Amino acid sequence: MKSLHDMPEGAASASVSLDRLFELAEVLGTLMEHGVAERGLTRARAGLLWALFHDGAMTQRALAGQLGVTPRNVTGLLDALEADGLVVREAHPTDRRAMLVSLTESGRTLTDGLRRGRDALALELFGEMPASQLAAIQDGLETVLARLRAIDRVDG
Amino acid sequence: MKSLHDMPEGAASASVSLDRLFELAEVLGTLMEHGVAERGLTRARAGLLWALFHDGAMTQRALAGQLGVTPRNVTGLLDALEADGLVVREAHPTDRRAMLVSLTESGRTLTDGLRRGRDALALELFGEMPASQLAAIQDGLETVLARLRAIDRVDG
DNA sequence: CTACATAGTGAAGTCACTTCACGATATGCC
DNA sequence: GGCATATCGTGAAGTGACTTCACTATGTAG
Repeated sequence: MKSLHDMPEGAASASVSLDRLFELAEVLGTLMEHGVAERGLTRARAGLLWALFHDGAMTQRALAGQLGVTPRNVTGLLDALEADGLVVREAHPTDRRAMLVSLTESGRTLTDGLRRGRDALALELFGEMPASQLAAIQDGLETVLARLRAIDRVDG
Repeated sequence: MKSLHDMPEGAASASVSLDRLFELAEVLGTLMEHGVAERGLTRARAGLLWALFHDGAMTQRALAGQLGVTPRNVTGLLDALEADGLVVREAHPTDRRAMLVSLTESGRTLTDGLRRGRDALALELFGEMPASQLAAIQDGLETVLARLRAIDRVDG
């Protein structure tokens, strides 16, 4: 008799892989949440800092676009980050409606720490691994990611 | 000159892999959220249904443990699911303090649909892929997951 | 039978998010 | 210049997922 709901062999294997993927996503998310919480941040706030860290000063509208959330939400996140002194809102040089948001010194220090933490995690996960296996993983992830994005574009 | 913050070659490769992993986790999460929303559910509520689907009727306390949330939270999720007729709370046969939660017919139909959707996604992501590549991916995921869990147990 | 642990829930609060309405400014057009 | 219209940020109000704390009802061990 067959296990896993009587599906053909390949389908069962695919299902298992997807399960691993979900599990991985969850554990990874939790881990990141904890790491970020240790520095007094939440995921959403850290995401905003990360965007500024990578792409530099930006308008709130641009941040909203980058993060895929409403401008109103960005306002709220910034209120908290600014109160913590991690971020500053300055007048936009040419558009008086807009605010230019940038990291403070303290915000830059924090995001630098985040980057170091992420790099350390990358090494723990992928370090000391045969190059061939790393390549296979990278290739596999790339393939799956491509298919995933294809689905998103079709019915997302 | 070196790219990616002057890190050694292996570290940079590891970093890229981790980035892919995060990206994959995010896209996968969003996709699942949408799929679940189409059936009138949220992620948390779907997670609860999924637990019941897999492990059968359970006490609220047990559900809280399974989901890794507080019992109070389960109460709230169940209030919503019960209002939607997807779940029933019955008196526990031997413990009069406890509630036995189980799927209704409608709840079972819904979770069945979720399972089919998941299986379909698994096929879209991993179907029509050379067996060797699938095996490599599975192996890679397993390895990374093991390392991730090791970290979780140490400093989580 | 008393002491203590456990199951569920009300009350209150936090955080991420949304929509809608509004004031302030920019911009295109005549 | 002047007016319509789009855009930038924010107040108000609401939802969903969480939490902690306090409390009632019940089980259980000594």
